[in-house]
Amino acid sequence: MNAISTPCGDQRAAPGGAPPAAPAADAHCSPRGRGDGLGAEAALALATRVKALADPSRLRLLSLIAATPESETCVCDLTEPLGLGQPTVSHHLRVLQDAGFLRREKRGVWAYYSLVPGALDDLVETLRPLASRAP
Amino acid sequence: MNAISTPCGDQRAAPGGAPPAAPAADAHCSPRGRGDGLGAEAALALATRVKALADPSRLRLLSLIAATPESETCVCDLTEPLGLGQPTVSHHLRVLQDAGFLRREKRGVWAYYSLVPGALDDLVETLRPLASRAP
DNA sequence: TCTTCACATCGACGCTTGTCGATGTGTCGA
DNA sequence: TCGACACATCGACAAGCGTCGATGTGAAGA
Repeated sequence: MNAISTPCGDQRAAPGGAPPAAPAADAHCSPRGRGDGLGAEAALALATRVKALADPSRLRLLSLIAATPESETCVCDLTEPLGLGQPTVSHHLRVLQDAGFLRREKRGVWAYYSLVPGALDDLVETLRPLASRAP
Repeated sequence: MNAISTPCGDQRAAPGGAPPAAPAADAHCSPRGRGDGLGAEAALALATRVKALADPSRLRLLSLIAATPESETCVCDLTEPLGLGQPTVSHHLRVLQDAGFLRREKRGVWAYYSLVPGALDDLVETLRPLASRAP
């Protein structure tokens, strides 16, 4: 609905002609366009997973669960060190579970949360190609 | 201001006594408390950096810049493939710059953004200890 | 059967964030 | 000196998100 036209969409008519030390000297706004990098869908999917980690409470939750001997913890062990209410902790655990980082197992009255083994490593490997791929 | 008391703060008086196959059988709510895992400040600092990546537009920006031969791009090359307005792209670039992922260099009229070499790798290495440290 | 407990879900509230149009700033050619 | 251009900043708006208290759900002991 808002397809505004970018200033570089037309022929380049900048005052400088071409920037002094541009990488591609005479092809400043090279029309390589879309196709490089992440697509819109891939970026959205990746951002959804990253967003699940973009909260200090959730990072601490993962850290607390990872620090447990068997890497599994019940909810009542997590509310106190975080200083948050039980509904809030339950909400964060659900976000992490929906993002694929945690697994829930109900035993009796308690619910045990444990790390999904390769989930965080998988995210890290997806993120790494964004680092500089310079020669 | 809201230090609510968690249910496990007192002596355990649950119906099951101890869960069937709990990791620590008789020390369910072991008072190891705070000290493990990330501290509140470390979690906040890490979440701030992760939050800068938790947006599809910013992930695509990083991807586009990384895909450039010299890993540096001017703003006018980024608005069109993202389909966003110039102020919005400028805002996202600033967020990535403030988080330490991008560097800005002004040459003439143009502003060139380039990846900060070890920034993303550093984040990845900070994130990795959260993965399962099981033996 | 009734009570108690651990946990999930539901609304609600306030703050943050992504996006936009409008405008300001600095540079360069005419 | 003036105009055109690239980019940054500002103010505003809607949507999303984190947090809470209140309530629902299922399991286990009395």
